[in-house]
Amino acid sequence: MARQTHVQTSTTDTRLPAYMQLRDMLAARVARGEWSSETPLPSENQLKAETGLSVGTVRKSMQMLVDEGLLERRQGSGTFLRKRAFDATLFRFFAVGTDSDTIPKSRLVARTIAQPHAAVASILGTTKCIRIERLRSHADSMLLAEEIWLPYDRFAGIETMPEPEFGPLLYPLYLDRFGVFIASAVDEVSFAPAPAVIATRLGIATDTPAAVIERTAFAADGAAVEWRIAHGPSNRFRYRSRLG
Amino acid sequence: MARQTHVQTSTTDTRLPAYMQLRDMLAARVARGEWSSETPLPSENQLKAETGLSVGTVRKSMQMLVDEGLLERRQGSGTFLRKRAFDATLFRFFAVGTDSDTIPKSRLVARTIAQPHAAVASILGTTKCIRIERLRSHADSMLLAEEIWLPYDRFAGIETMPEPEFGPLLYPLYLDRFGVFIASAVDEVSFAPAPAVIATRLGIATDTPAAVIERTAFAADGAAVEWRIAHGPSNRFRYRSRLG
DNA sequence: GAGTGGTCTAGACCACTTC
DNA sequence: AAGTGGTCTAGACCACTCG
Repeated sequence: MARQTHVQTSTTDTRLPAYMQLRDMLAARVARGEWSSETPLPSENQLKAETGLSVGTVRKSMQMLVDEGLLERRQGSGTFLRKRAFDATLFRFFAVGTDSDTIPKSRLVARTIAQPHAAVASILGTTKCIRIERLRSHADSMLLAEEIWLPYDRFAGIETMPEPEFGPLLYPLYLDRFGVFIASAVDEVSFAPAPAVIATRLGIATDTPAAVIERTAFAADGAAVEWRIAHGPSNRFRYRSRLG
Repeated sequence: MARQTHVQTSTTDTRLPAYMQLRDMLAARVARGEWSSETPLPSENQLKAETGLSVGTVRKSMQMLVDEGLLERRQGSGTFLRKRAFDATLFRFFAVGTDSDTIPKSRLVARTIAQPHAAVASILGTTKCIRIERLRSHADSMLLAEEIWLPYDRFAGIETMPEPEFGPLLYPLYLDRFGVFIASAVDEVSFAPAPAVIATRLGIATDTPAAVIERTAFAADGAAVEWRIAHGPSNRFRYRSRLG
């Protein structure tokens, strides 16, 4: 059928259903930065014309991306990127007390090109990585000392970007500058004595138990694209998670 | 339209879209125990005939319940209840070490009808509650001491059920015996000294820091139907969570 | 072979937003 | 008024399961 020749993109697709091919194509174009969060994506009718598919099939593709949190549809006006929500979604924790939605301040401490431990290298699928250290605070109290590992091939250049260009959140930066959309993540929370360096940074006594969050974050295609470990003082620690 | 008169159920529905009305009706019939996990639900064509809706609309209703984790569709054979997966989904934590999918053993310690604190009463929307204490262990080591609060009107009788009828998991029991399907939950993980009673049960020193999980669980209609607080020794604690 | 869900079409009418 | 997404229809053909 003529369908695939329209929908197909250079790197993707095999004998997947049309709506999946279209989903992938749209996700790729989003990642490529083709639309900002204010310019609407092509309408259903435009995509129908572009792809030769029917409206229902086009709808299904777009709805998938809505369900994944990438897009947002507004009746009467169009379909848009969704900058806001997905970082709120992935940053809906570290509520100090009951207060939840305030974003902690970030300060970069170090950025180097380095080789991670075997376990991390295996998760990210490479030994050439960028290592970022970062401190997060809220209302003058230290919340978290983070160590972040990124595969060099996806994030080359982030190690020399001027600090002011980093916002308080990394995931929007990943998308804007590197076309990497974080679609999901797995967190593991545990408690362990903090190593000396980290205890110092957090302003707590060495070997005081600290909260530990290990996170692996995944791109839309399922590839692990970030690993981080964060330590925080256990007394002000609160991790919130929605299940189901 | 004739549509609503077919779809409508005694307690539900107003001017919602037909597919939502049908979703609610199916969810209600599932909760009422109308089908086991081996008998298929009515097929798309049967529901089309029953409701007077078109296949596409019926599909949409069923797909919603699949997305919510209640149903499972098998091409060629039918649509079925999904006992298995949702408790695995909600019990994907407390992995000791890297081992994740083993279910801890449960022992009931106490069950009473009682009045919860104001905060819990407000969450559950009632002051007449059932309080359950429960200990969970794995491979001879204590994992968790739980205190569970349930609204009496939904769970009347659970306080006198013979212990053997409780499995290691409560959520399947809620569904089987009380028609309450846990659709989602919010967990909060923190870290605090354990109260004396709990420290004793866990076999740790009083005032030793312990991991604390507070959970509010919600039925499919969004009502909070369970609140629990669990304490565990912090050294063997590991909480895993999938985001996005 | 009959029945199931999976994909897809080519429309329709509606509610809403924007100009 | 024109364009958008939201709902819904009445079909089609396919892949799969089961007896």
